[in-house]
Parts: sequence; structure tokens; C-alpha cells
Amino acid sequence: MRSYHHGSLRAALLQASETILDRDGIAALTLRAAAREAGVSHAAPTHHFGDLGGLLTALAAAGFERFRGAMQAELGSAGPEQGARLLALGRGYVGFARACPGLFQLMFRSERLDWSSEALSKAADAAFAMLTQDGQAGHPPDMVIAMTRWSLVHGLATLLIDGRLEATMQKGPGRSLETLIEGVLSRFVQGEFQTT
Amino acid sequence: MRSYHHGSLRAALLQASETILDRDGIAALTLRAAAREAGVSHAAPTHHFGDLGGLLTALAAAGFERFRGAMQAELGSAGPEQGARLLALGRGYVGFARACPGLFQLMFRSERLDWSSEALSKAADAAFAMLTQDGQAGHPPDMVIAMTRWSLVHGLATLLIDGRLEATMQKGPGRSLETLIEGVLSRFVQGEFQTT
DNA sequence: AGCGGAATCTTGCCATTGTAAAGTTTGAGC
DNA sequence: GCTCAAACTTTACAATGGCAAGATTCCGCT
Repeated sequence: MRSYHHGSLRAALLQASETILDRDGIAALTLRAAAREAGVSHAAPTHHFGDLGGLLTALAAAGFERFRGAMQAELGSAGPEQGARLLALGRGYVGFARACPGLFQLMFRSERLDWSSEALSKAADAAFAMLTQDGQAGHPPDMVIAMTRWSLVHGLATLLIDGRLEATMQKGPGRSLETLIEGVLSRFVQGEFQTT
Repeated sequence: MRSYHHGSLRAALLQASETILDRDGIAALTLRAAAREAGVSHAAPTHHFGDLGGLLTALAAAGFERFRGAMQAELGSAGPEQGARLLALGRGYVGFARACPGLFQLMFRSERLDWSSEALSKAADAAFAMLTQDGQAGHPPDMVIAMTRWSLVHGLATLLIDGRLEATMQKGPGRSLETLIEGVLSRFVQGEFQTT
């Protein structure tokens, strides 16, 4: 017995969108599909998100918060030494991308995100800051170090969820995918300590 | 005086597609837009590419060949020592992404590419092999080194063309974008020689 | 030369999508 | 209880991808 007014349609639409994202992929995530999944009329989302970009932006903002949470969680189960912390952050970054590939794609490669949204840019900045500023308490942080870290894990995550890594691996000797990922993350950590 | 048969419509459509890509962005690249740009009816592309995926796949395949060419060109103007070669490859990789962002996006983040296409997978493999196998004449190549190289430059290129790097830079001290890119690529090269 | 088939291109059509506008129902405050 | 704004639905329209059927031109064969 659903009343005319849903009550919490905004949250329901975000939930429905993520269901679609996981089940059918990012290409199937449309305004109308989200409305169908939530059981409302196809124009209902407009009232809460304005347009498709608004829905995707809200979804991405929530995604960045969970993304940050994933890194935070890995960090919590790591020791205090800098190498272990970096490795944990890298695992969190890549692990999130593998666990939620659709959401990760939406967050990073959607042309329809509205980066002028406060919620989105704040959430994204907070997530990136975890990775780029950890261990750089001496202000200001070295941007080269920050971007090197970020580029490496981001490239690894991206190539992974696009299947390019697996595609290439089939032509090389039979290391396991997990081993390869850990290997790259190890080099990521090692590279940090080579120069101050 | 255009005859009923275009003669080389396939090539013309690819050319038109790239014009649209550069001028209006990847979102505006549709089958019908390409047909309009080439001055033919909206269903003409079907005969040459089957569907939209076919057009994008052909375009991406050509893109990967030019991508490889860009790296090759940089390599040609670099010295013989390993560090200079790697730096040149990194510059070629990132430079191509910055010069042709639309095409780069299409090549790496389009969900509609048909990777079972011989032309596409061969062209992509050839491009990646340049970066991942250079200096690894001792077979088989170390996959960890290969993927570390690839991840770093790919992540850097991706973050760059998405504007995330510039967005972050505005919050840090005023290094120039070029300096930052060169700095990351330098670390990329240095990291190579840290372990054998 | 000319004929027939095949490749090329066009026209017309349909389902889906995003978005705007107008109408309907509900609930909150007075 | 009334009013009104918010939430939601219905209707409508342009654009897209894709399919089918028809028109036009080219090529190979005799």
C-alpha cells in the first residue's frame, strides 16, 4: 500500500540506481530505469535530482564517501609504519574498484558528473587526500609524491576493471592476478622511500 | 557532384567521427552525427560498421596505431640509455592523451568497444608492448615491472584529461602543470632502477 | 554491349531515452 | 477545515540506435 507520496524517494532512487549498476552495468543506468526499479513514474527523479547528471552526481558523491571508508578500513588494520600504511591505502583503493566496478567507473569516467557540486567535490577531495597526504605531515605536501602515488594506484585500478590487465596477462607467464597486483603495490610502496 | 556511391565512405565516416570527437566531445559522437558530418543518410554507417560499437571500435583501432606512433616518435628523439627511453615513452603516452583527449577516452573507457576485434586488440597490444617491454629483452618480461610502468603513466594520463590533477593542484602550492607532469615521469623512471 | 546480381546508400519506421510542461494527489501549517 | 506548496503522474516532443524495405549504382560475366 504505497501512498502517492513515497516519503523517501531520493534515497530509494539512489538505492535503485546502485542495484542497477551492480546488476546490469553502467550502460543500463538511466533515469527511467532507476524510476522503474523504484516503482515510480519515469519523471519522478527529476524532482529530486534535476536531470540525469544530478542523479549520477549524487550517486558518485556517496560512492566517494564509501571509497574513502574502504581506504580508512584498510588503514585501520595496518601497522603504524609508513610502508604498511601506504600498502593498505593502495589495497583499499584497488579493492574498492574491484568490489564496485560500476560505481568506480561512474565516479571517475562519467562525463555527466557535475563537479561544481559541493557534495561531490568535497567527497572526492576527502578521498584523494587520504592517499596523497598520508605521511606528508610536513606542510605543504609534495605534489609530485602525491600525484605519483595517486597515478599509480589509479592506473592499476583502471586497467584492472577494464580487463586490460587480464588481457595482457594471458600473453605472459602464469602469475596469478592477485600476486601481480600485490607486486605492483609493493613497488608502489618501495618507490616512496627511494628519494626522501 | 557527389554520386550516389560515395566511394570511400568508410574512411570519410572515420574522419568525420574524429572531427566530431575533437570539436564536440565524446558525448556528441553518435552514428547519426557522423553520418550528418559526412553528408550521408543516417543509416549509411550501418553498412560499413554494423552498429555504433563497430564504428567506435574501428576508430579506437586507428587511435591505438597513432598512439603507438606518438610513443615511437618520442623514442626516436631520445638517447639510447634506458632512462631516457622510458622518459620518452612516458612523455609520448601522456602527450597523446593530452593532444587527443576525446580519442584517448574512447580508446580506454568506452564500454562499447568490441575487444574481440582483431584490428583493435592487435593495435592495442602493439601500443602497450612498446611501453611494457622496452628494455626487457631478457625473456620473459617481468610482468610486475611492465604493469607498474603502465599503471603509472596510464593513471597520470587519465587523471590529467579528467581535470582531476588541475583541480587538486589549485589547493596546493603553485607549481606549473608541466613541471608536475615531468616530476611524476621522473619518479617513474627512477623507480625503474631501484630494484634490478 | 548488355544483363543480372550484389554492394551501396536512402527512406521510413519503432522502441528507448532525457527533458519539459501541465495536471493530480498528498500533507503541513494556519 | 482551508490553502498551498511539494511530490508525483501523465502527456508530449526531439533525438538516438537499430531494423527493414526500397532505390541506385557498380561489377562481373556472357
